[in-house]
Amino acid sequence: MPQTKTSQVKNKEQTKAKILAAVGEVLAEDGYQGLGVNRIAKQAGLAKTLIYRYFGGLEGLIQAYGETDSFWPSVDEIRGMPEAEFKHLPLRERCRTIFRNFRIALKKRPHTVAIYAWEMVENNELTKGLIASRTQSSLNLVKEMMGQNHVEMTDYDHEITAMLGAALLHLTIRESLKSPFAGLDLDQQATWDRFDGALETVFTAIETLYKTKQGSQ
Amino acid sequence: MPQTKTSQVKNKEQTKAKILAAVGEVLAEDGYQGLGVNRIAKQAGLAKTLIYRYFGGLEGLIQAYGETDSFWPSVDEIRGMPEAEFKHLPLRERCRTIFRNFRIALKKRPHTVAIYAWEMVENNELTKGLIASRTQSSLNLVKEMMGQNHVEMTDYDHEITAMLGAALLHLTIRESLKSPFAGLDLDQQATWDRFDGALETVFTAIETLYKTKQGSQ
DNA sequence: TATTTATGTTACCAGTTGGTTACATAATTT
DNA sequence: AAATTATGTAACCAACTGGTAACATAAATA
Repeated sequence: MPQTKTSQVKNKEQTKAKILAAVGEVLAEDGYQGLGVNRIAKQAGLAKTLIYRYFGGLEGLIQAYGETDSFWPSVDEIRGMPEAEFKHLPLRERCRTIFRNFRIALKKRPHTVAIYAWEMVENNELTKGLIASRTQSSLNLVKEMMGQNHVEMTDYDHEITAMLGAALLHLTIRESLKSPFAGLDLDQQATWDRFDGALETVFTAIETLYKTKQGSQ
Repeated sequence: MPQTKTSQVKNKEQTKAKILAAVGEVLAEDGYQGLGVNRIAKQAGLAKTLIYRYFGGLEGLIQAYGETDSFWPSVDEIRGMPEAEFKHLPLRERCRTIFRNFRIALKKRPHTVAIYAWEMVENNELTKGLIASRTQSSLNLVKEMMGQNHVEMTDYDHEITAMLGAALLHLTIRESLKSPFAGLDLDQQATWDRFDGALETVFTAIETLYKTKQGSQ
């Protein structure tokens, strides 16, 4: 007697959604290392054949996953307040707000952090695609931080924010691994409060320098 | 007729050295993903059995590799000049020097960058051991940067340097992957010159703030 | 020189990977 | 109701992984 499965439901869209959801679950559990057809199919409780049939393989699946919304935090979420209110904050406060909210957004999205980590260590067609599709949005974030008609404070505004953004990303990834950095315990909220203090100090210093330069002109 | 190898030389220490060297070669070629007994043995041109016999397995091998000197850059190399000369530089210049030399040192050591990248994405017994064995040396680096009898400029000196260090590491790893960051091309020397300018700006601003505070006391 | 020990190789093991083919069954159409 | 199509499963493939056991041979010792 061949296998008689009890009430096997068939629904294409629902199955595709299950597979996409499984990608997120695997990322959250095992990180990008778990991203294989076998592991994902197992997580979804489906046969891996469906990944090839519906997405053309692992590559197509990851690409489709990267395009799902609610994956990357929106600019609104990062801003955390109405635009009208935000744009009147001094640069210092805008930066601090964005950095703080970005970190909170990532804490809610372990799968997103896993993707960031993945992009750190592999440069294949998959990660290239993911990076490219996010570059514009990250540039928008910088623009948001600087303000629309942004008056440069230094000649290196973009580099300074890029460096601090890189630092934030780096520290967030290490936090997700529960591994320390430079002797600092990233699991402690106090540590992050001190990073916030450091940011405030840096931007205050830059503002002061800017005013000094302006005054002497 | 069974295999008759022509002149098989046998020398334990030399063989161990070959295996350790192979680890570095694999790291430079394939990154940490290549760190498997099969791949390493193939690279060394030896049987993987020897890894188990001489190092007790992959874990012991990596641990032994991490303890080889000439792997991590020395404090002298990072300082790049006699200590007597270095210690009289202003904080701003000390930091810039260390950041620049650290990056140069990493460019010469692709295997070290691969290890850093590995530590970014996995937290197993291997990477934990590697991180722990380097923590002290990284703290020494910060001390070197700050100077012996270091007068704090801000309440957040350690956090600021840690963040900028994280940024440097992050950008260096991405450079090694030839993947962009925030729209910046890390392959261009000009980009790194601008990062240097950004660093100078930040530290100059902090120094200025510091003097202002001192003056008003 | 004969024997023992240390060193290196080959062959195999079970488990996992990405990927394909053959098949079963639910849903839809005729 | 019968035939067809869409959807899901199971079984298999070759290639790889970490790990071990059996064997060969060079080097050291008796």
